[in-house]
Amino acid sequence: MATRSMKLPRHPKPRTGARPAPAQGQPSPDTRARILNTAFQLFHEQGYHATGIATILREAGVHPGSMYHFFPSKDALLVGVLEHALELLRPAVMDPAERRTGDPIGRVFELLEQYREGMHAWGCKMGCPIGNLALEVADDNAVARNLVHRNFENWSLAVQKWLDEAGGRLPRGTDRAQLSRFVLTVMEGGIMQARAAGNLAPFDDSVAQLRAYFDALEKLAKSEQERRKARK
Amino acid sequence: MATRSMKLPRHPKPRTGARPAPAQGQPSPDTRARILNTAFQLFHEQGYHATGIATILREAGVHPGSMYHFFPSKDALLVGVLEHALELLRPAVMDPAERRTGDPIGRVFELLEQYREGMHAWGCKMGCPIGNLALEVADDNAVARNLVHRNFENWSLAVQKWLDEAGGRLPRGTDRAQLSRFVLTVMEGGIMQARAAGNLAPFDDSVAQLRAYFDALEKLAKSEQERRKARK
DNA sequence: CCTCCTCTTGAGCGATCAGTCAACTCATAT
DNA sequence: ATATGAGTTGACTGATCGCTCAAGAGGAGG
Repeated sequence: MATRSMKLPRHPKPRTGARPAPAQGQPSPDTRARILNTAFQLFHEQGYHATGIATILREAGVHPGSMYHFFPSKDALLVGVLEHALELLRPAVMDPAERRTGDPIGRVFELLEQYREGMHAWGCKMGCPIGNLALEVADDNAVARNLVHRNFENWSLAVQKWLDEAGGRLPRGTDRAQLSRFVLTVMEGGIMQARAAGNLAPFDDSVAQLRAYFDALEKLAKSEQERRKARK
Repeated sequence: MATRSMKLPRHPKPRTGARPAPAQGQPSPDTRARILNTAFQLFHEQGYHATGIATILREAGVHPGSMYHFFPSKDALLVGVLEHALELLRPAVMDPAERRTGDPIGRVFELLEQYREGMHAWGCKMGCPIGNLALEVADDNAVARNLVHRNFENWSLAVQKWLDEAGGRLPRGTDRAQLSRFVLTVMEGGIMQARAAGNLAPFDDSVAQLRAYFDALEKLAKSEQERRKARK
């Protein structure tokens, strides 16, 4: 039973003000990407709930209907942003850290140094875009929560790969997956405290402790190896 | 030049619906506390921006004018909540951990265990109320940011006191202030990942790594002491 | 009794919120 | 040439946002 005649024109006025026709209706192929980039940036700067759709639209130069064509809701936009972040993670975060040094354990701390530089550049504001969303939306959007989780997983998986490459420099039996997650823990916890403090000291302190932990692990691995050598 | 006659009655109607006079106008001395408790809980459950004033008022059974009598703005309410949290921290968090064990280093891990139990009870939701606010409001409310910072400081200061009590069990020259902040780092980072994962594994992993670090430190301190003893 | 003063009441404000929709453009397919 | 459908336009909606304020309640001090 189709409800015909339900829809009647809501804009019966033909067009009162003549307008210079600013390139109407032509699809710009990067609209979706522009929305995604703008939303990602604004969510990072202001948080999810504090960012209104109107702001995203203004900054991206997009009209509401256009955005809702690609993302049927604000939550869907959030999901899109997190998927976008998932794709961005390797080229924008892990690859630069790898380019800094070939030393596998060195890469872990270059990665942290990268975040430090980001924090410094923004005056200890904003922090980690994924971490922020983790705490803000994890409870009420299951899909988004899972995507945050996958972002974290990919992050620590990349770190784990470096740890695996470090081979004998870590003690035998080291749970490298657990250790890689621990690196993420230290990064996020350090950034949180640095934001609250308004300076990088808590972050630097956290990294220093992690460094001490790694030094202890490497030392332990060394003495392990020497003991093995001596037994021969 | 006083603008007299500016104000005219906005509610000229005397009272249309007779109502059973539910104790009107009488000041209940705990109104402020009720607002604070309700707001603290709602900010914890939903976040700051996601919580509307109307919800706080409804849950606390308070009228807007009453709330704005004590807190002139939502931001001021946030500041009040964070001051409230500052007072709550010792009796509600640190004291219970101290009651669990007398062992100073054991207390550190009992504290973490407490947070673990909280997370478990809430199904890995909500997380740390202060940590959540740290990431959500640190950038745009300087007073709130500083109060978050002071909450963190008090937390790690209490941990530091325990570490100081541990005395010789930690290596000489250990930066106990830095180490205490590192414990907070691990707690917050672990909780963040547990929320994203929807289970406690990442938190447990983080604590396990911290435990390994402490074990290494204690072992180092022991060998230090034995070396000193042998030199005698 | 009256005057303060703190606190409460609750309708109401303008602004903004996320979201809607009929009309439109235009490249492509037929 | 016509039809199709993806993408765009922008005025619009109802709900909710944080917040206001004149009026009143009731205790304290005179």
